[in-house]
Amino acid sequence: MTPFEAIAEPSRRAILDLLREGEQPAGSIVSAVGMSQPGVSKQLKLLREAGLVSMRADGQRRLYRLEPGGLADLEAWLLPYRRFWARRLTALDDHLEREQ
Amino acid sequence: MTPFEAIAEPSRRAILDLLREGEQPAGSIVSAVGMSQPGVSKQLKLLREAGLVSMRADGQRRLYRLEPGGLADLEAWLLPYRRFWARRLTALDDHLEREQ
DNA sequence: GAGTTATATTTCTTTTGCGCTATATAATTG
DNA sequence: CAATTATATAGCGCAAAAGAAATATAACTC
Repeated sequence: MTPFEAIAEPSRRAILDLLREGEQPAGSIVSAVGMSQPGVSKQLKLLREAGLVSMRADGQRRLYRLEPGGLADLEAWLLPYRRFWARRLTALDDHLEREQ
Repeated sequence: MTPFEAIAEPSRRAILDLLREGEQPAGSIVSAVGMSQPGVSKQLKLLREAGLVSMRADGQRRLYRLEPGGLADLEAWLLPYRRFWARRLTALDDHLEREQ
């Protein structure tokens, strides 16, 4: 699963948002998002496959956290769009200036 | 369809990437991405519903272009993650400095 | 107005993905 | 070691989405 597909699903975005607060055991995530335990477990697996989160074992618990750089591909894809819009705004500014 | 879902599909990202070169008639998009004409038409409709592109008629042709700000929601969602990682890097820097 | 071009819509089949329940695994406690 | 807790996996039903073919619509040309 690509990061693009991973963030398409609201429940996965909710999990990621939650993990911004810091590392959390799977159980806390289940409590936070209103979803069944197996459902959360499945989404966590997909998020791991997408490289957006990582896991470590702590006894019987599994601690999940955001993977730094997991959204790098997404950021990289977005970059030229930011440039595109910046150019458009510049062009608009120029246009408005010429009209004055 | 949300922008998050819209960019999940590779063919739709290809269309968006293509439109960064400027406004294009539907036919050019069909030629560029290797997909059937109805398929492209369907994806263009979804991209419009997501607010990522807009269309104007020019005779019998339909000209599509990127909608500025269409990815704003996505950018807004990403913002706190950039802050999150910036903090992490700062914390790492601090740590390394203390070790010196 | 008949034929042609450009695009959209409909319809169908197939695949994918979500969320659930039930079950398995693995660590912990008594 | 039996019972409990934490998490993962398997299997299922269903809804959504993708891709293709066929058809419709609308504009243009002669």
